[in-house]
Amino acid sequence: MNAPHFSTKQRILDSAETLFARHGFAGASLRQVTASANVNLAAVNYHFGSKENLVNEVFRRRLDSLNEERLAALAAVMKQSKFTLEDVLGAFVRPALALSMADDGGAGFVRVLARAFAEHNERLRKFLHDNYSHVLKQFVAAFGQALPHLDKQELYWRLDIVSGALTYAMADFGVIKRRPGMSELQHRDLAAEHLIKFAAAGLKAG
Amino acid sequence: MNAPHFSTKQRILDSAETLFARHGFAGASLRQVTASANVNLAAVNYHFGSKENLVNEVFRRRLDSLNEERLAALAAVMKQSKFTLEDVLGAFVRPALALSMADDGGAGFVRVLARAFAEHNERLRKFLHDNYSHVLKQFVAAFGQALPHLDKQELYWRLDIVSGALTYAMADFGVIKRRPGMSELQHRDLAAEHLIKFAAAGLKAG
DNA sequence: GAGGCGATGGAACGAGCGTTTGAATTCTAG
DNA sequence: CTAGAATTCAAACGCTCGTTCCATCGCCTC
Repeated sequence: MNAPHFSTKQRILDSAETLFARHGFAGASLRQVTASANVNLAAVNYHFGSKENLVNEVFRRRLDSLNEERLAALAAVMKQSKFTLEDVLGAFVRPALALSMADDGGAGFVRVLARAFAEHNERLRKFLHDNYSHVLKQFVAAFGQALPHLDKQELYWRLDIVSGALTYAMADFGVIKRRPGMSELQHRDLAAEHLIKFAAAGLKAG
Repeated sequence: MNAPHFSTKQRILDSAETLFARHGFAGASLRQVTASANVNLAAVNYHFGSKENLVNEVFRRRLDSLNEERLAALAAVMKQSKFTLEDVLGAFVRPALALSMADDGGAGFVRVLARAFAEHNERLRKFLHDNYSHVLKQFVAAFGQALPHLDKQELYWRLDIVSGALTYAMADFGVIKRRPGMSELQHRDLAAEHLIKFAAAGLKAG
């Protein structure tokens, strides 16, 4: 199904991402993946070693760039002498929502991510923690500066809630129907706007 | 593993709930379920017809009582001549979080629910919509009364965000670690308190 | 053109899956 | 106590799963 001029590895990753999003890690078989990628079944084990490792690589490919973008956006924000809570929130939220709007399959990946959270998969959690906890740490520090009246424990609680709302929004769990005549992209932009406003108010709550 | 004095049907439902929560619908096999329930493999197809139908029954058992509780709580709130946003939020959130704290397996069920959302399962969504949309409708009306300055579209957006944060909190996706010496129940109570405060601020945001 | 090598191909492996079967057992009503 | 229904049981069905094997291909280097 995929254009044949991309490498076997890439086509496997693309198809895996799509099918994992649609049917879950257990629900999507390597036979489905390789068929959709127009690739031999054995190619997965040849290039990735195992299905489990394929799952990890699907994550790594997207998360590396996402977190680079987030850190770059955060660095830009913090270079200013004065920055607002909304600035920090934007640096955290916008790259994520941009990914969920990307037309290169990023939208599918976001659902994979949401699924991974829902699955409470310990192996995957460790993978995420090992590879990306430094990003979270920097944002916690930035949020702490923007919300100096909150103690650390309280801040953690609220950031956890923000993450939940963001994950939910990214994965398009919601029941809100897109207005006729509004593009998918406008819809998502609106979602980002609402989410940031909502989260800012919640974070500032007395 | 379950006490043998409950009916076969009940023990299957209990075990299925736990294992679906842990491994997903595709990931948990009927052999695992029946082994954990100390029941013969064929009992599932005898009592439920199929694995798919077992999934539905796992949902029905919990959601019927949850939504009854929510509606009762909402009715109690709206009987007052004056009720606050926090009251309505409480009627929506507390029964859900109580379920997620229940020591009868409700906690497991909440994860099953979160998983179902993440799986974007159309069959299941239809099932949920068909059986429980009237509950949502009543809450939308109540929130509308408590937030008269919000237009309907804006209200929908914000309630969607609340649902996301609630789902996330219920399923205990978060990374917040329970403080040593704090019981699971206290931890969840704290989560409910934080969530309601956060959501109220977000809903009221100018 | 020959040799080497990474990549691909088809076929098969054992294991586990959901479901079905039909006999054995337990329960229940007369 | 007994006949019949309801339930439980062990075993097997056909199928799909992830993985492995080895032959084959395409391409680069000598």
